[in-house]
Amino acid sequence: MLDARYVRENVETVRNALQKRGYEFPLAEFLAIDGKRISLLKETEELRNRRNTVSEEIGKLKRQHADASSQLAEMKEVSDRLKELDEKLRDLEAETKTFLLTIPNIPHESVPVGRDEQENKEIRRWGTPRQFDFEPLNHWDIAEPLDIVDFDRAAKIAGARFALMKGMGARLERALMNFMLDTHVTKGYREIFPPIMVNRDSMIGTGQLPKFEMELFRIADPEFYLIPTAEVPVTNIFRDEILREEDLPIYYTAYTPCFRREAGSYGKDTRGLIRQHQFNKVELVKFVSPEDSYEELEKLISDAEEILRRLDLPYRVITLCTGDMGFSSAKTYDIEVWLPGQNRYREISSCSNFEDFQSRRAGIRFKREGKKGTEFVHTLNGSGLAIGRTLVAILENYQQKDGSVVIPEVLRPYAGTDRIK
RNA sequence: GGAGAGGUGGCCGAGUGGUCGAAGGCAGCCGCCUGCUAAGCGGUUGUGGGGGUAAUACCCCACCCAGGGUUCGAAUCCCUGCCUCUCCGCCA
Repeated sequence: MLDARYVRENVETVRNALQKRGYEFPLAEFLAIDGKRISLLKETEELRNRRNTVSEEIGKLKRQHADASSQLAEMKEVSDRLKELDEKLRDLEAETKTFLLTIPNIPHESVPVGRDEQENKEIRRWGTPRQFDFEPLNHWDIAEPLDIVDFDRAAKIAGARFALMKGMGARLERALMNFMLDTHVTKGYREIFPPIMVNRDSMIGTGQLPKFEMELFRIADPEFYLIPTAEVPVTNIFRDEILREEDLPIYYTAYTPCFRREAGSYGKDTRGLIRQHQFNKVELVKFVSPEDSYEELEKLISDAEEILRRLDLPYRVITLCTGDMGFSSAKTYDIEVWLPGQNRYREISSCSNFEDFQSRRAGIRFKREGKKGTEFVHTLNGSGLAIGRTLVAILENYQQKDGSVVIPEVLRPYAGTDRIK
């Protein structure tokens, strides 16, 4: 969420910045609502002031058993008027809030301007795609003969876009999760295992709601949402709290299942493990001082890359352009892993700096030693990594001519074997 | 699922509808004092919004789980929701 006052005082800057991401900011509408709200606020505050003063007088008079009927009459009127204004004010405040909640974040100045993924900028590559002396297969053509993934039965049990992992498939899923968590913990991230169903406020806090209801699974009766990423519960750990300066930075890592509706992606990645309604992911989340957040973003992406480097999987890093960034992000790097079966790089991690966009929504503040007032922390997060897609990358990059798959060196202690056959 | 108790400032905890942003204690900070990181004394210590200032100061409004309501006036009364705890039942 953007700061209402900042928007009010920097209308043009805000509008130009949002235009870069293809978002037309309804400027006049906002200023109208906001202006009305402010003037109404002043009016009600004056009335309340009057009410407080006179009520106090009435109290005094009553204690002296004096007559207060004229004051009482006036107050009756003031009170009625206040009730009216309060109602209007409440509506306007709700309207302003909703308005602000649906405005995306302002891109950082270092973000390339562009319309869509065509204009993302590659910034580095790591590793060399392996030369195959045979035609490399898609991961599902590797997995199904090995009987480690069963899509047909998953469809019977649940439906399309679900997978049933079996034997070494299941084991590899677990091995990756442990390997990733262990690696991050060594680097100073604290391990978290959060709730994977959350309330509405949490979803608003990180920016999934109110705008993207369509992308979430919701449980109806007691109302809960299934998390689309651990970012949601982990970032909301400090919702409505004030941290101390010395608490920062805070690094968390969490493994969770993630659930996404994938509405609007019909026809995309219909086969295989790439796009599922349920998938596993290890996430990295940071709470940092504003002045450090861009440096922290570089460290974050590097910690995510570390997983791929240790698995010896070739990848590249790209900066998302203004038109391709997520709603809440000020700057996002994607890591794309090389998939020989598709002969292209595919997203496996997304690392973003949200600056104070999420912390303002969620009320995550901190207090500087010796300074008055509070500031919003900056929040960041990134996948470290998407487990299903990492498994895909391993199958495709480590496949052998005989249909077996070699297990990457670092994973062998976790997997209990050096080869799936 | 059934029965009951409760949600107050960083923590503990009091609060008769008006003088309560809220007693008291602890912790913290600043002084004083005491020759040694103990005790004592005095002061001070929340958040958000609006106004004001060069910046402080200062003024106003709101906040005692949340949202409604009653009242001239609500931390205090009423309703709803959320959360916590205890007992019984059930259960991984």
